[in-house]
Order: sequence, then C-alpha cells, then structure tokens
Amino acid sequence: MTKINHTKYAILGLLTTGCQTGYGIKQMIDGSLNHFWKISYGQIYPTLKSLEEEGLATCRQEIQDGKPDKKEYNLTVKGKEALQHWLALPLESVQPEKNELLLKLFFSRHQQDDVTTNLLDQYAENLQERLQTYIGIETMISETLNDNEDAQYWLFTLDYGKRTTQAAIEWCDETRTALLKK
Amino acid sequence: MTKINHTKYAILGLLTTGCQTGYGIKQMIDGSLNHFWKISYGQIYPTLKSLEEEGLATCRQEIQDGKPDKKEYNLTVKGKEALQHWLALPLESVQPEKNELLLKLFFSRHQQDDVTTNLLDQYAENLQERLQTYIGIETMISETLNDNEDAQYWLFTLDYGKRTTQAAIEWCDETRTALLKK
DNA sequence: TGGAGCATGTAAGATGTTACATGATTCG
DNA sequence: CGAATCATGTAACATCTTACATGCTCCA
Repeated sequence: MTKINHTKYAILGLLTTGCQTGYGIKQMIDGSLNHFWKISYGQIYPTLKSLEEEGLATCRQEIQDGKPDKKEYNLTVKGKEALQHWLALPLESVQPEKNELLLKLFFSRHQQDDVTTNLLDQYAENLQERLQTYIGIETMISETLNDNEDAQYWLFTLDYGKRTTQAAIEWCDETRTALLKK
Repeated sequence: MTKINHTKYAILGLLTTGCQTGYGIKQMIDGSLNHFWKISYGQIYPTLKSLEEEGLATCRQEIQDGKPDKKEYNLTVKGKEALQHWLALPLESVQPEKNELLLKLFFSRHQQDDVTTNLLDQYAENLQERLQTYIGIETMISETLNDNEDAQYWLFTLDYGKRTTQAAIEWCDETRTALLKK
C-alpha cells in the first residue's frame, strides 16, 4: 500500500474548477479550501510541471498584453480518470490534526490559569473570525454560483467547517468558565 | 519572528508527565495526545538528544535486567522555564487542518453520489471509533488519575475532541441524507 | 512614487514518515 | 514457537515552508 500524495490530487481537482494557472490555484486554495487544505507556491509550480510530465494535464503558454505571460493548464482524459479513481479510494485512517492550543492546554498546570484563559480567548477570537469567513464564502457561493455544479459540494464542506467551529467556540466558553471558577 | 518548533515543546512537556524515555513518550502520545498531536520515533530520539545538548534535560543511562537498557531523561530548571515560557507565547494563527474527506467531497461532482456517500459512511465510522476512544480515556483518567494535577487539563482536551467529533458525526448524517435525497 | 495585483519560479532548509537494524523477555 | 512488549536508534525519503528573484500594469 503506497502512500498517496493528496496534494497532487488537490491540484488536479482544482484544474476542473476554472483555475488554470498556478496563481489562480493559489487564489482558490486561500479563498475556498482554506479550512481543510493549504498549499504553497513552492508545491504548486513543481506539481503542475509533474502533472504535465505524467500526461495528466496539458500546458499552453499564453502571451498576454498588459499582464505577464501565463501557463494555462488543462486536464487530459487520463487526468480526469486519475481524479475519479482517487475520489473512489477509501480514506486513509483519519489523521489527528495538530492543534497548538490543545497541546499547550495539556501542559497548562505548569502555568498560571490567567495565562491559560488568555490563550483560550485568543483561540475563541480566531474561531469567531473563521466562522465569519465561512459564512461570507457561503453567502458568496449561494448568491453567485448556485447554477455551478460544484456549488452543492462546496457548501457541504463549509457546513462542516461551521459546525465544528461552532462546537469549538462553545467549548472555549465553557472551559474558560471552568478555569475561572477554580 | 522565528517559527517555533512545537514538537520540541511537546516532548519537553511530556517529560513532566511521568514519561522519562523515548519509548514511554511514544506510548503517551499514541494513547493520550493522539487527537491533537503525533510524533514518530524518528523525531523523538533526535529531539531528546538535542534537548540534552541545549541543557533543557539531563540523561541518565539505566541498566535493567531482563529488559533492554534505557535512557531516563529529566527536565532541568532551564527546561522547566523554557516550557513555561512557551506556554505563555501567543498562538500562531490557527492553521487549517488537512482533511482528506473534505478535499474529496469538494471535488465530488466528478463521481457518483453513492461513491461519495460511501466515503461519508467510512468517515462517520472512523469518527464513532474516535469518540469511543475519547470516552474510554476520559473514564480512565477520571477513575485513576483524579488526584493527578494534570488530570483537569487533560479532560479539557478530551472534551474538545468529543464535542467537535460529535458535531462532525451529525454533519455526516445530514450530508449523507442530503445527497441521497437528490 | 509606491503599493497592490498578476504571474512564474527556485533553493535552502525545516519537518516528518517509513523502513530497517538489534535483541532480550514474557505470554499464550 | 511465534507474537507482543520493552527499548534505542538511523538513513533515506517525502513533504512543505520561507525567502528570494523578476517584472509588468493600474490606481491612488
């Protein structure tokens, strides 16, 4: 069982969403996949090149006036098939996400409780911001992309983000209270 | 602003919890930090060595009969201070956790919906298992470690895991239903 | 004039995983 | 007898981030 490079498939998938350049892919990731995946330019450009080499995508250089040249990538039939194949593969065991706040909280008997509640407050604030971002993207998709075939699935992922973030915010409040009551 | 190696501090922290060897630290991580951090032996042993070199921990070789030799690491005063200092540092911006299921769901218009509901079922099953694990650890801590100073904080992190996992399970159910109704 | 947006790319380094090597004891 | 547990460690590899280099246009 060889390990799968999901980032490669993320980029492959993004080529079906109207992003055809490295720059465009980065925009999309930062805007819409931010809550469950992120990729830097240092990965995007080399990966695009290798997708082409593997025959999963084609590349066409475009000269634009007023803007820098760009390389437009498009999926080949083989690329589309590879995407579908990956989509049907069983999930690798759910990996634990790293969480700096929980890591610190785990060791927090070594610090004063007001330092810890401070961290909780910071975290809650971050979560609130995140939640607002999700709601913003959701509204945008509902309003402008409702006819888009992708829209439904994109909204599902946002709903996941909203629900788990909401649960985390509630946990912050209650944990904070529990610490102060001591 | 130099980036912080949180894994190093995780290991530093674990040396305060009764784990004194690389092997013991690994056990603890797999058993109790699994939902928010993981570390492989390939990181643990080199990190322990460097903690010693930096004067944050001391190492004492112990010869055991019937068992292999082991190296017992203990925090120095400087190590304890470093831990406290790290605990008080503000959180780095909340990083998005990678989630293979959401990544696949995002591109799922390219697959049949029964393939996708299959993935959702797999995911829900994984989450259920996780939830049971959390409840098991929680019970164990409540019963056997209630006098332990760390217990309260450990229970907080488990509560986080339980709540967000519960929210994710509910999302799975509803998303599954939504897909089937189409 | 300076910053933001568009656009591509690389090199160095940090971080992390996997597979391997070793070897004793205990338990079924 | 074989598997699990205890125990340490490394080398090769995979993955990912950061900082840098380049350069045009549009707008304030």
